[in-house]
Amino acid sequence: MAENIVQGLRDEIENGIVTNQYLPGERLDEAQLAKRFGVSRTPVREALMQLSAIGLIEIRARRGAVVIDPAPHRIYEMFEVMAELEGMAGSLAARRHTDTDRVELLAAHSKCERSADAEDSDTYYYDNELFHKAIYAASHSGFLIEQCSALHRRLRPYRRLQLRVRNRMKTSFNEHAAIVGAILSGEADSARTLLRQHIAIQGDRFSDLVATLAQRGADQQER
Amino acid sequence: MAENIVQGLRDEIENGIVTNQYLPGERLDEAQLAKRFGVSRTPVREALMQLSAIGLIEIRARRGAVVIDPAPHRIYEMFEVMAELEGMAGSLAARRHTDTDRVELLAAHSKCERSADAEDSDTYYYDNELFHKAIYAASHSGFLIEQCSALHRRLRPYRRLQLRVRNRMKTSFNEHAAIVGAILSGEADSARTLLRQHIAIQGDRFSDLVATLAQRGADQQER
DNA sequence: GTCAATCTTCTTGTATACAAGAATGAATTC
DNA sequence: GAATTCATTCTTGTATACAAGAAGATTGAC
Repeated sequence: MAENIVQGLRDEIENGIVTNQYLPGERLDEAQLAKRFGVSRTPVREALMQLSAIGLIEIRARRGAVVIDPAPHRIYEMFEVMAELEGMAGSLAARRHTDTDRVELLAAHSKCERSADAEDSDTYYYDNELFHKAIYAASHSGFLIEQCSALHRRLRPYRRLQLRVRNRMKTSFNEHAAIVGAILSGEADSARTLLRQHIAIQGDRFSDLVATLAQRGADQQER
Repeated sequence: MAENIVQGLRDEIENGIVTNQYLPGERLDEAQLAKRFGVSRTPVREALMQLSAIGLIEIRARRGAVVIDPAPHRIYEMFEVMAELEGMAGSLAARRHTDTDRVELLAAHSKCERSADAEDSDTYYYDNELFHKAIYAASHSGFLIEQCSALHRRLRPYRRLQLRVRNRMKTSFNEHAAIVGAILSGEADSARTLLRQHIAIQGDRFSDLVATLAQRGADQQER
């Protein structure tokens, strides 16, 4: 939490939210957070406002900040948009990638292969992130890179859930292989479609997961 | 500037920026703004941070806030992304629009027709905004609506420049007509393509404009 | 006993005071 | 005369104090 206190606080609290340390619906008390991190309320407030801008918390006037509990369909919508943006990035990458981009993309792809083979979902999760970042970078659209990165980050907690699903890692890696092929051979439309599906699937999986949990919840209620 | 001081300040300063009252590169002094609006530095700081989050200004550590002067190619990139997102909205709207959506869309379209006929570019500018909002709404994707609205807002100052171009209003209206047709007849792909082009053209026009201005600048230099 | 109203307390919103770093200008030295 | 360094000043970043509104508890009335 060195250089910039506000940034540090923001990351810290954001982390707490995505790791469910602060639960959805929970109220975030400024004074409490300030005491906890050994700073005054001022930087805490600023950090909270930033989180509010990102959409992780909601600040209601004079009633404090609460952790947002996004409705499942909202998360699904976010995956839909992500799919579209990633498709766009893939399409641009196919047309614009340089030699450096190719090297980076292949390197990230190899890393994914290793972690997928090792069935190491934590490492795969990280390498997968690098892979997608490499595609963003190859699009050579600064604004698109920013938008994709922001959304990617925001969906992080939900994506993480999914690698636990059986065989998802291997399937994901195979999809990556097709995507790499399309991009490096300059097939823009194909790259777009493949990437769009690659992401959209995650939204579907998320919905399945929610449906399952909801069913379980209903079962519990019945007893 | 009633209810929420920070919100009011944000809007006020944002307005100042998009109307070139504060010029790109200009430094925004907290104390000065506080004095000007008759409040303390605290809410001014918070407003500035929000503007920074939107991307209108840049806050450099201990060196204050300056109005961002986005490079033309960055604005072009923003139009590219906007084109993609609007295309997506159009595609969803074609598949999901309700009777209410149809009524709203046609109403907005008629308004555009009237202001285009009247060659009233200020009114057209506003009606055009309603038209696009109607499409967003018809997509029935809350997150997409948010994203589109945010980007639309951010591109507002650059869009405004373009209606001055000869015949742009009439051309724009004709494009709208085709878009409405595609959406209401449920042709998702067509709606996507038409909308994408409709927006992309604005990016192109912007580039043309920049090129012209740059050329003029160069001519001035020569003298 | 329950409901409503008022008062108290707690939390947020704003102002101000204080600290620390960056920029600018002046002075000294080469 | 120019450049570099040091000091002063100005601005941002943080803390704290104060004000205002909301939530909750207590008391009184029905």
